[in-house]
Amino acid sequence: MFALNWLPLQPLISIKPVDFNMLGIQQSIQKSLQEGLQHLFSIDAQEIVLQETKKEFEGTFTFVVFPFTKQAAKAPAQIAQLLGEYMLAHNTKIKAFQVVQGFLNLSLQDSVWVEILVGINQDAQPFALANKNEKVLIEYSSPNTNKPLHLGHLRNNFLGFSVSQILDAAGYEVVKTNLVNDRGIHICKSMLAYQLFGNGETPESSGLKGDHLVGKYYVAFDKAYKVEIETLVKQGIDPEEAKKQAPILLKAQEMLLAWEQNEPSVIALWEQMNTWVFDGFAKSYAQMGVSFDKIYRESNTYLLGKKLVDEGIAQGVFFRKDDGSVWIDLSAEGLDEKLVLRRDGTSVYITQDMGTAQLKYEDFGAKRSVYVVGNEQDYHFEVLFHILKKLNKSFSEGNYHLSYGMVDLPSGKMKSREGTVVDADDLMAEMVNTAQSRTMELGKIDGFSAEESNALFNQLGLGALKYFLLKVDPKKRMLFNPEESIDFQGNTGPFIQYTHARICSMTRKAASMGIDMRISIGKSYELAVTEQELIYLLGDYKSKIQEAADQFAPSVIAQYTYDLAKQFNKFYNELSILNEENEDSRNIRLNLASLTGETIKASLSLLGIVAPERM
RNA sequence: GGUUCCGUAGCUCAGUUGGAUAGAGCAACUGCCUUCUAAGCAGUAGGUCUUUGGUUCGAAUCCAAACGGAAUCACCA
Repeated sequence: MFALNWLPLQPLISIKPVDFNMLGIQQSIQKSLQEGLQHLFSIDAQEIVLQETKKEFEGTFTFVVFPFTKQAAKAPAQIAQLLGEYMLAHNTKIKAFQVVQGFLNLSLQDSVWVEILVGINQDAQPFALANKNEKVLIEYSSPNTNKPLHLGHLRNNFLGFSVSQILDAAGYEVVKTNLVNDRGIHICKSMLAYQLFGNGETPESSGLKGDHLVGKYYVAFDKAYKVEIETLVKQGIDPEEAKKQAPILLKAQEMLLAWEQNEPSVIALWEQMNTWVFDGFAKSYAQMGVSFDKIYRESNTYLLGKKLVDEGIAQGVFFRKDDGSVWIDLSAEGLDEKLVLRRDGTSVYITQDMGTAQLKYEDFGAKRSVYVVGNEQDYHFEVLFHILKKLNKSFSEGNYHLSYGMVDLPSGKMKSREGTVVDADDLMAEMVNTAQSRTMELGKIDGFSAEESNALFNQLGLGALKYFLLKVDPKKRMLFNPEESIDFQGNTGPFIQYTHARICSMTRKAASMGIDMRISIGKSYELAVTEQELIYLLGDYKSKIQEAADQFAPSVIAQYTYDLAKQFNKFYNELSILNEENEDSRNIRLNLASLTGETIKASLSLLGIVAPERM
């Protein structure tokens, strides 16, 4: 096993790895090519790049010879031909070669494929990389306690959870944290509206989930606020001024002050509403299937960071202006001056984030930290990371902002105050309903208990939703059209889940038939191209984990899993498995199917998706 | 205006450490269930990879400019 670091995999002998389990084979081929170039053309090639052969051509690996035409002083096709002959003569893994223009396509011996398959079978840990003995903190979710979760939070939570799973599989020790924004003027707005219009309503009395109840009053505040602004404007007050003077806003500001001074009645209301919201969030998280090792609350952390400001001033990193406010000059980094402490000595956003970073380091001692936060905060995190570096913090080098794009609706951006949001709970429920009706239509739940069917509907509905949100490159903004339901066919979660269930069905049957699916080592098998391609993908799994971990990109795993399921279904359609008469072929195909099922299950779990055994 | 990100089929997205005829899914159309789950498979059709210029044997990919979209540039969080 290779020592893997945080940085992209460093090639051992200036060779580009395409694959993990096949790395040895590749290196052997690259070495032969290097020798061939030396022997035939006296070319000392520093770097041998192998790529996957395109589907429409025969072969597994392709070597491009164009770059060597000048040095070899021969036509590309001729170089490829000579190299191919050399390879065939000098490397026993090569079965055949084909030359297309300047491309040398190499095919592997069947025994090599069997060797790979046996290797995976014998791997004690086929679905995870070796322990890296390194801790990584990941912060995600970060909800506000004044409103329920929406579609954007779903992307955040699924991303955060999936990246945690991926890093865990890549051998890191992962600590999942959630920093809840439970204080501030926006929280006071919903508190105030509740006080004014709530009439003592509770989740129990209203039948509303706690977070939805609180969210209702956040909207109510905004409505009342707008009415007041309008009234003021009619009285001839300037609109901008009216926004500042609306009585209800002033009252909310008063409330924030009272909260900061720990006024018992305000604190009691705040705690009451917080309890409701947290209770609601807990239900949403359970339905999403995400979890946290530690939840931090801003009400506990917002005063942190001032000590770091003092440290920074002492170190000369920060400077104090005449009015007493404290700043950092980041113009050398291409940024501006940034405030880190107000003139009245209170913290700002960045101050508390500095403090929280320190606190998390004290709690867990992790030098790596991933923040899953929307891309509207790119600038903020750039500044934060610069500051931590300048403060010379030991945990300052391993910070990464996993910045993801917004989820847009066809009508544009979601705005919670204007009610144009897709609610997370509603959407999940709708997906589960759709899964239910789809499944019923297909008549797939014969012999299921009510409990089993409900579990399946949940797995499929959430699977479709998670896959939909995770298959897209995180940094891109994406479009969600509520009018068009999320598909259950094609490049979707349920398609992959279906493939898994199909395989399970087959292995159950094989077990009842008493078939031994072990591969006899030393026996020679003839393999179809479909089988080779499937083995290639299976052998690629670990390198995909590494790739996804390096890039913090669940989309890499999603794409891989889809390709694997697609390839399996092709294989399944083309070749008989249980009905195959040749016992050796039957056994190796069954082995291949079973391994595919396990790999699908493992990779779906990296996306937080459950792989049902029947559907 | 400065900075950053994005622009690929009608729609949603892959592909971007330079390589062959740019790939999937959805939607449309055609086949395949008296043999292992048809939520499947095979196929048809759909592209000036926003535009222009450059780098080179070779560019969706690298560079420059333009156009279009988004985010951000608060003593808010």
